[in-house]
Amino acid sequence: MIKGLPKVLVVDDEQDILELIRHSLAKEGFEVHIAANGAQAIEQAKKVKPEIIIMDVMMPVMDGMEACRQLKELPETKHIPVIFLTARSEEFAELAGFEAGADDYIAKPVRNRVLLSRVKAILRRRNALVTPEPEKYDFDNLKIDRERFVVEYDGRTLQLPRKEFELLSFLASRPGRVFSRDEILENVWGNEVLVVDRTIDVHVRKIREKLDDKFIYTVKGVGYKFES
Amino acid sequence: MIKGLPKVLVVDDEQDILELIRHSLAKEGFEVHIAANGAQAIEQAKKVKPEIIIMDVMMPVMDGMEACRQLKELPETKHIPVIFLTARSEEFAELAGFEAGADDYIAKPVRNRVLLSRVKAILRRRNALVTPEPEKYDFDNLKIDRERFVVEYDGRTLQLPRKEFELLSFLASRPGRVFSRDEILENVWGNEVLVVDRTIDVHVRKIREKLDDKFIYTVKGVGYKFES
DNA sequence: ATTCCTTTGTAACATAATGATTAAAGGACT
DNA sequence: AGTCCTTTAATCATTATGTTACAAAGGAAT
Repeated sequence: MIKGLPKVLVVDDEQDILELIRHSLAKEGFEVHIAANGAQAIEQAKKVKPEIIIMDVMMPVMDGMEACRQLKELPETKHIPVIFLTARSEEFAELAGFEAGADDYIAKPVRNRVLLSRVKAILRRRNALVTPEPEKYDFDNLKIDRERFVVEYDGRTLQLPRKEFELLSFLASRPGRVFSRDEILENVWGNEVLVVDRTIDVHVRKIREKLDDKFIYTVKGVGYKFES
Repeated sequence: MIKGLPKVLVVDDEQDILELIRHSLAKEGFEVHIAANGAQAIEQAKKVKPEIIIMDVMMPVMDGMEACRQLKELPETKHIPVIFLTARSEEFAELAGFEAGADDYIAKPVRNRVLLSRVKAILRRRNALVTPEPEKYDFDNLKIDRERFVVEYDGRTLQLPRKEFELLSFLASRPGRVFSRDEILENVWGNEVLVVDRTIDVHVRKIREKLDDKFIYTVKGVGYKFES
């Protein structure tokens, strides 16, 4: 359910603009790849399969328009939305950027806010059709309500801290199944795990405390499992 | 529901096209308002609250796309359907007009028949499908009246400022459900979000102040939720 | 059973993340 | 000009999260 960071490919020949955009997107939680011209962009696009491409129109070697055209022809990359950076907004219409297959454009100078919201808007539309996961797990005397972000245990309603909640909720998503600490880290903490796996133990401890040592069981040498 | 003549706002920088469309729509029984560019369009839209907007894509000052985007951001105008006029039909798909929030498009040259039937179709659809969004949320000692734009709390009637009202009202539309700040921004601020997410916190604070810290609860690390 | 070794539980602490709150700037509208 | 709304930024308090060290428990081999 938790997928990796969304990848963005940023293409611009001006080093400082590249850095600027890279930085602000990275801070927002994107995995940012870069290229300095159209040719590199195509190469990168094929390799990293970004969710979205942000590309300057004017570049040496191969300009953005031409690169976009080529990207829209390759089966592996034709579906990737492309946002153009242009000097002036009117320019874009004249430039026939849409003819080249671009999905949107942003006028320079690029304002972070605008860039981010535009990128997010496009990604949002793309992901709109993803199946939502079940929002409620229901056991004998324990309900886990992902929508309200609370668990109801033994009549009372508990507000677990996020990590504890996510951990419990993850284990409960496959009752009985044992998960190794690595699996847990990957699923609850996410792709870039920079946490010692014993951290899990501590969280488990806290959850057990709140749920009277029920529900989460240790399988020594293997991991943890949920059982009601 | 809609009383009086249905109002249409037509936006085009070319005077003769404007006149043409105005004439044929007026003959058909619409109250026609006009604007010559995106900026005027927004101004007019806010003032006359048309049932539908027909807008050229390419215009000086502010193009149709940008205008559409902005219209879809404003709470007063976001619900108004927008039809684009484009030079060629294929252009539209590429144009990402839908990204900007457009509801339909018509290829130029505009033929009266097509225009009329398209307009009528959209109006029909609206009237039929418009989510009968409850105009009133009613809780124990809190009523939210979207029609009058007021809340009644504890006997008294409060006039919350727009953003506070929209925020409260949005959270209350799904009581219990936790919304992340991003979700809130998307729904309350609109497609093109240009504010820092901490802005929400401040509005929440103000609402809480007025409602004695009831109703809006924080789920740390996740977001906010409404509960009565 | 005893010992040794590995794995897990627990508590205490340090640090990071997050939200509350306030003040103030800038805009829109009177 | 003045008011009110919206937004930002800065500070502060609180809680969440992660790490470590040591205790306890479990298992395997003798």
